[in-house]
Amino acid sequence: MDKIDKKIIKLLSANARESFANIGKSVDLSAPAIGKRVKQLEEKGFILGYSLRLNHDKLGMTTRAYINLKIHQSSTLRTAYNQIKTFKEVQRCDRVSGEDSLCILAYFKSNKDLVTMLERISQYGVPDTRIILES
Amino acid sequence: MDKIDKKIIKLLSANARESFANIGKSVDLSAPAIGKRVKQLEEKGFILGYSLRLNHDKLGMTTRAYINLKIHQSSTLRTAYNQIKTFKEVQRCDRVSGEDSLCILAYFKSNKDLVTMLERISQYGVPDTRIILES
DNA sequence: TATTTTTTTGTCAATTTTGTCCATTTTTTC
DNA sequence: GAAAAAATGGACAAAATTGACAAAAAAATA
Repeated sequence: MDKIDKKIIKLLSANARESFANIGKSVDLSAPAIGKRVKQLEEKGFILGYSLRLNHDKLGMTTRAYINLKIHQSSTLRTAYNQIKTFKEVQRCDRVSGEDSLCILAYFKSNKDLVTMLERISQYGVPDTRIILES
Repeated sequence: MDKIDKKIIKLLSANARESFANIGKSVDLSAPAIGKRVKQLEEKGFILGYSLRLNHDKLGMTTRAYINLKIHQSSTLRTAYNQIKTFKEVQRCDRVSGEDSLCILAYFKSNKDLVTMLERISQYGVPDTRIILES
């Protein structure tokens, strides 16, 4: 993990489909050298994968919300965490310090779907919802 | 935006470097057909870009936190939002409904850097911090 | 409704670009 | 200065892109 690897990660973060040859020009290395470094970054687990930045509004996911969940009984936290992570609307689900035990970020087609989700997770605890107005 | 486009987005979300030929096999189309569809998805703004999934722990960003910010005066919200979005540690910064006006997700090398950030944003409002324990 | 016209979307073949392998050379490291 | 690690350049394979054209879908016309 040297300076060049960091630069490669930065460039790939900006555009994960950038060619190794182009990245090479930026860091003054050949394409095969970049290929090998990227492979190593994958093998060593720095790079977990490649994904898309999407316009969720255009895709019809117009309701976005943070939901903090104060778990009823700490014994169910693990179950709640594992379950909620699998919901398709959930983008992130983090165990956090403080009174609220889980912080969930989820995207929905409509407020109706948000309500459905709130009802589903209420079995685990008390949700506190923040609608995202602008990102 | 038909069924095939949705499938393409799903496949590219899982692996943004998947070849068009392989995607084509999954949806029963030729590589050029996929290429054209992807280009359109970009041009029409559904796909905003391609990025990396990283192991931030391995990259030395071991402190992660959600910071809710209750802005002092609503007149400074816009400024705060625009400024905070530019901080390099900030992964997300969303305007949200409710008492807290901003919800920030940020990654840091250490707790010290988190504190530095908290001090910086205190000029705009009162921060309420939730440390991420597990993702 | 039937039929033309237009537009969109696809395929195929050819070309260009990109990725990867290998032998060799260069650079690091101890 | 020897051993190990990393880069290069050329050769080849794989992938992306282009252009010409055909088929299908949508729109317009009679």
